[in-house]
Amino acid sequence: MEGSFGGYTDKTRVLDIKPLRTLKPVFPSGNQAPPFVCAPPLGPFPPGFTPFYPFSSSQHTPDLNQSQHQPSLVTPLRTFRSPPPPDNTASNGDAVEGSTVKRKIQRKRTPIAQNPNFSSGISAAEKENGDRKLVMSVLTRFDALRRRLSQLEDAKESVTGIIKRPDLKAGSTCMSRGVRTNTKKRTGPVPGLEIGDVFFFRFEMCLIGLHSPSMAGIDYLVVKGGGGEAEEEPIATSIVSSGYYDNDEGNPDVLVYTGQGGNADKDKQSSDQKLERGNLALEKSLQKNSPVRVIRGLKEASQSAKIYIYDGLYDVKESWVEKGKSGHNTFKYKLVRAPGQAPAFASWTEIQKWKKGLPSREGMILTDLTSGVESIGVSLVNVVDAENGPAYFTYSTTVTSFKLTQQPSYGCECGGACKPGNLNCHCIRKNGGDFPYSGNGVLVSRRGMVHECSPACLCPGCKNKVTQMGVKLKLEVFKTVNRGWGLRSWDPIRAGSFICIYAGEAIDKSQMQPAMANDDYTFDTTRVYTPFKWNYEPGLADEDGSEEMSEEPELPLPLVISAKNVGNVARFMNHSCSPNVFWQPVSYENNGQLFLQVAFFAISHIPPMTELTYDYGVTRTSGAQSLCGKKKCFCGSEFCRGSFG
DNA sequence: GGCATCTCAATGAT
DNA sequence: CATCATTGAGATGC
Repeated sequence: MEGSFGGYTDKTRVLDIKPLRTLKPVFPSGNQAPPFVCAPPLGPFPPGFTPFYPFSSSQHTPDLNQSQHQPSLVTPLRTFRSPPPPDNTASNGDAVEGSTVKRKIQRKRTPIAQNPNFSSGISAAEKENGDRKLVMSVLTRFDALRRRLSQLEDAKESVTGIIKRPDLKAGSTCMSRGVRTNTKKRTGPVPGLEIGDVFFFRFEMCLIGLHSPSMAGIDYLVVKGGGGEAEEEPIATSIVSSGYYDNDEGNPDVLVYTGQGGNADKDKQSSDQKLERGNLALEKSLQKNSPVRVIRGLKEASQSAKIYIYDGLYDVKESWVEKGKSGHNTFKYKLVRAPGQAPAFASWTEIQKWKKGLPSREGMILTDLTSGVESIGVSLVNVVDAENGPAYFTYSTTVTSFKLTQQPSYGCECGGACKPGNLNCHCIRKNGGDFPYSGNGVLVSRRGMVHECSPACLCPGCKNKVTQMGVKLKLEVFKTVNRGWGLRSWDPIRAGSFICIYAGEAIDKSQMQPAMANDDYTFDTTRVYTPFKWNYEPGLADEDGSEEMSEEPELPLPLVISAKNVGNVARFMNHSCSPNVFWQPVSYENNGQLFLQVAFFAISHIPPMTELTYDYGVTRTSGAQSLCGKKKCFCGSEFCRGSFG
């Protein structure tokens, strides 16, 4: 029933191609030699992400019968701690569909209704000690659920007074269902965590064992004293610096941290901080020279989002007591970053300076290679060799549209923003009743096609036009060591964020000229792409009765885009077998034309200055094993296939 | 539109 | 096993 929504399946509707617009020529800007710089770039940030297939064993929520005869490498766990509440769904006498009010009250008492068929697929050992793959998998599963809960929340009629915290709901669900790792507390490094990793929610750090308290800023471990049983003392494992107070303008490797407690309570009474709990733990860490993980909480001026950067290990060097604003005693701890660690927070502060232009980015060849076509300039940088830019091309943010020969399209007539579930809205209906993006423009789920609202739609301020609004990130084209030019971002990128489309000259593959087939600047949607799971698991979110949705791209025609002569930043994105970006078909109609886009979104949170890569896929003709016509892959991933193309 | 204020949260230690 | 201490992030208000 949903299959008929698209309406593009009839290929005869689409015929000729319209000429390009918004063209602007681009460099070479001149013959000035690029600055010769021997120093390595500020990075590298941690290498890319490993692929993960957390749900590879089953496509659907397993039922009990299946799990019997489906051998799994991982012993399925009983992930529920408590039996399902007696009077929740089981009581047949009561109405199955209680009012929403009733449901809310019930959910308060029993936060997570357990689905006995659900298994996190994470073994007891893996829960205690994780690795990179697990960490990434847990983060992806959490965020997929969070986005889905957010989407469901957005769909509800707004009820005043109800606090929406999809992050807490998703986090709590993952916690109770065993979608977590590194539960064994420890000082020092955490397996699978890399310095420079970024987070957008406190709960993410709880789930992967970086910092377990959901609110408190100091995490600590209680160690038994050597001999006596009663002898227990805390030692700090990690702290989250909120970044609100003194960020010590000068040295990014030094942090002065305020102890906990003493804050105003309900009656607005402040008090002296006491040397207990976290404060005592930090004191002990100082005495014992025990390293403390530091997570820097940052608030960017440009983006309103707060982020957290894992900045590695610090040592507590000093502690003292100070009178706080209210005149009460507060503890202060001076922490100094252990030497020899890859820069993370320091890079971030450096990037903030580049944004202000003081000092300017080293190795900068052009501040904006798009010559103003993109609203945010794309810098061109080389700190590797003497090459002063890629070959000439014309910068354009658009892709050729296709002319619709039948059924001139009409925009929706929503008046305000399009509402999820409103099947009177053409655009929502095409998306199967969903609003594809959450309020801040993050893609909720991968799907065969995302249908955006068009300029003709009567929905002012509608958020369903994400890819039409252009690039919102500060991007940089840079020379890589062994893979030519590449693309990366100065800004941290949240999972699901739109990055850019693949702009260029689009054609139907049946009209493709042979020369395009193996061109470095061709995007061919008909290639074979490694499938992967990104969306939420319906079995994890209890009250959600939705079906598993296909994540595979579905296009109305075999689209091929050439960016050889005309293109945007996407043409610089390199291949990786462990990519951090995926492509998603997006379309909208306007003035009898079909705009068919290949849009790129972040798979996971991406730290600043990490190269952006996607899976180039494999041509259908070149067999899986054949290396004929393929390019050697330098992605460096642990899971590298060795070649691509 | 951005900033300040208000509110309700989940967890682990006790 | 219940209570407590902790502070984020969304909503609301200005």
